[in-house]
Amino acid sequence: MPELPEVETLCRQLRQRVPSAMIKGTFILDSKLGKLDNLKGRGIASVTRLGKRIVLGLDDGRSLEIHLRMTGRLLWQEKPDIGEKPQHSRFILDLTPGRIIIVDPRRFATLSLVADAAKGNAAVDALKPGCPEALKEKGCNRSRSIKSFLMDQSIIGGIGNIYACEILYRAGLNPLRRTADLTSEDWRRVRSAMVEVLSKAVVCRGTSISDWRDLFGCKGEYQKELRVYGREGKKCPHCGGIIQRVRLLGRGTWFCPNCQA
DNA sequence: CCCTATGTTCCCAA
DNA sequence: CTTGGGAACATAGG
Repeated sequence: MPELPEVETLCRQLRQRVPSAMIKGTFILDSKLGKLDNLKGRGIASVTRLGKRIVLGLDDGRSLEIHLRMTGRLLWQEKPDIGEKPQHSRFILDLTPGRIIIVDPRRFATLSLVADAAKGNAAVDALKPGCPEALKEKGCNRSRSIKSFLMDQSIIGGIGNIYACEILYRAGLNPLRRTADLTSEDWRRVRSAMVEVLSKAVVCRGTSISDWRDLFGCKGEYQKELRVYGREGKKCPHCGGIIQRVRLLGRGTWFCPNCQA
């Protein structure tokens, strides 16, 4: 479920609870997550977002990286004895001020302890994608679709299926357009739609279309702003045309054939 | 039973 | 080498 705005929301909320916290213990409830070194007594020094990953920096230089994949959630419990752990709890990080639980029905989420802080990540963050010409340069010799370009985490970090659809709607571009064919003006619109959609979605604390909840169990608000995602057969809010759905890269892809040429 | 699902990775064919 | 399709991972919901 989580794309950049959802992960960013979790990171911001973690930052208001977790700094100067000490790890009391870690409990892996699902062996699929693998094993973890003993982290008891380690402090949390920082919380950063790397694309869709949450990076908890420890006071010994190592980092605990969480990727929530499709259905992973983080839940904060201030007083663990009050909140019983919910169904599908997979991991508990017990801290001095409270605890963080990874809840994940589909069990795709991953957890890893990494030694090197800044690992080689060539991708730009989708909230700070650089200038339009820099994006154009990355796409100009490719025959791939603009949607797959936007969702390629090795090029741009953070965009998933919902926001890719919404960004392309607002940029007025058909998801199947080849990146090599895009003009400078097209790239300018892609860049500006990307930043506008994602920063608005961060302010809205994500899209609660099904089960996304923030660190404290609250829904986001961006589902009210969706123009095309999940709206097959409905009217385009701009031209009144009928929104179409196609399948691209194995994912549902919604767009307005009239507005997105 | 069918289909769908906010992610990633792997294999395969064009 | 590039690209997209499909399956896989595992579970819930329509």
